[in-house]
Amino acid sequence: MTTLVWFRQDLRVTDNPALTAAARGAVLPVFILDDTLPWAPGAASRWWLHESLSSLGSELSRLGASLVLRRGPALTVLKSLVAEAGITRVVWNRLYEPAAAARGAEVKAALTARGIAVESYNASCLAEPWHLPRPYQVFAPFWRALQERGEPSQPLPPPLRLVPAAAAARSETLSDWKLQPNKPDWAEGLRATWTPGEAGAAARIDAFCEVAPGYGRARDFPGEEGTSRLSPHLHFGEVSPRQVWHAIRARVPDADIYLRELAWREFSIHLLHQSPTLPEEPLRSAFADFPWRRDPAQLRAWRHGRTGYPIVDAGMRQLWRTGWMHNRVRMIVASFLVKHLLLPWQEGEAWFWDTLVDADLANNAANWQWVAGCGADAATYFRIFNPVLQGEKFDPAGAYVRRWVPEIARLPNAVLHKPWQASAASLDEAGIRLGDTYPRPIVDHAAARARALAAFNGIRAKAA
DNA sequence: TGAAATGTTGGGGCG
DNA sequence: ACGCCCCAACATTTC
Repeated sequence: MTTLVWFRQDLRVTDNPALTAAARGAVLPVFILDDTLPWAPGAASRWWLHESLSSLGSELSRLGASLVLRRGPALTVLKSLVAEAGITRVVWNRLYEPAAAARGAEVKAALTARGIAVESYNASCLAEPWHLPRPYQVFAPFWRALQERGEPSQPLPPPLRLVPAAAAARSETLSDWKLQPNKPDWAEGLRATWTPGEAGAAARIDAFCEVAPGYGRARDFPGEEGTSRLSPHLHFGEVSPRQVWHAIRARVPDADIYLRELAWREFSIHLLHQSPTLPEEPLRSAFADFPWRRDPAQLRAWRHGRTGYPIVDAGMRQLWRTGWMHNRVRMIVASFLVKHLLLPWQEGEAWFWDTLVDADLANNAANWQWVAGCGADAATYFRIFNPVLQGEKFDPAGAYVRRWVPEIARLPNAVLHKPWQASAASLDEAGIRLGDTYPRPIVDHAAARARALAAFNGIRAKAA
């Protein structure tokens, strides 16, 4: 019997339940690129996907099977592969995004009707949505319910070897998919920052375990290497959450602060599962006709890190260059877009979707809604980050801003986060001409704050 | 996983 | 010595 393993967002051989279930007999591993689904991967994700598939292909070859690559709607592709290779059984690990889950259900029904054995597994949740007693809109009880299930089970070992399918199946080549940029090749910063693939993910866990005891403090300082940076590896399933959970538990004392963050990831997955329109519509309907502004010039300034607020610009440039942004700074730039600029959170969501290597539909949507105040357990509307104070508090020595906004690096710490308050002499000495070599603030903080409070007050009046 | 405004307290300078 | 004021420093309230 030959089993087709449909790889999706589980690009690993260790702790892969579908692969393990298939590995008792002959295996045909397949990845299908389906750009007909909504929210097709953005540019940064496509770069990562290329690298990750390349890595998975090597891993599978090493074990004795070769990865088949195909494009098209999953069901169409799977039907033809089943016919081509004499497949009698198809297995995969489940996804929870609305379109992907619907695709899985469609495939399951159609293949079952043709007499094919079909099985799906959980590979990317600590608890699948239907494992908890009820749906949650608030994180605290969600986290409690998750903990009450006890420790997750132990990860599965990788298969020792794989028996390849007797009948070969045609594969497309990765380079034909053109997932990577060429003209221009903007991926230099990504290559310099990341090692996509299962081995890279394992190395990242090892590196994080070294610094994880300091996580509770260090995670808030973007100039330090205090966070795990596991998000893209988790998104593509190069590592499973339970592998991370057990690695941290075994090696880090007092790991709960970090494990809680894994639970936030899970919380978002559950929210999207409950509310399929989460990426498009505000969860709280009072926000349906919120008076968002339209301002292409300011949106462009935000995207490219030219707002005149150093901590915001640093974050946006780190994102553009490396495909990733420190979480503390994500909150600052998101708050700035939504509150200071009053631009729709969907605009920020779309930009992050295209530029983040860890772009994940559930996490991206849930977190943007959280910042905008229209989501689950959302930040209250009057919580408006002051980009100057946030910079001074979390980047006091200026390491982060100086790295990503080099044109103001020579400013003294006292004004680094507010160049417009620097004296003429001090600007001169630092080689800065405000409005020329570095922008003046595109909005005044106090005025923008007052405007946001007024706009968000309208929501409160409506909800009451 | 805020910030700003407002209120309170207590030490110290000063007449 | 005493009352008065100033104002950090901290606490509370409000947005």
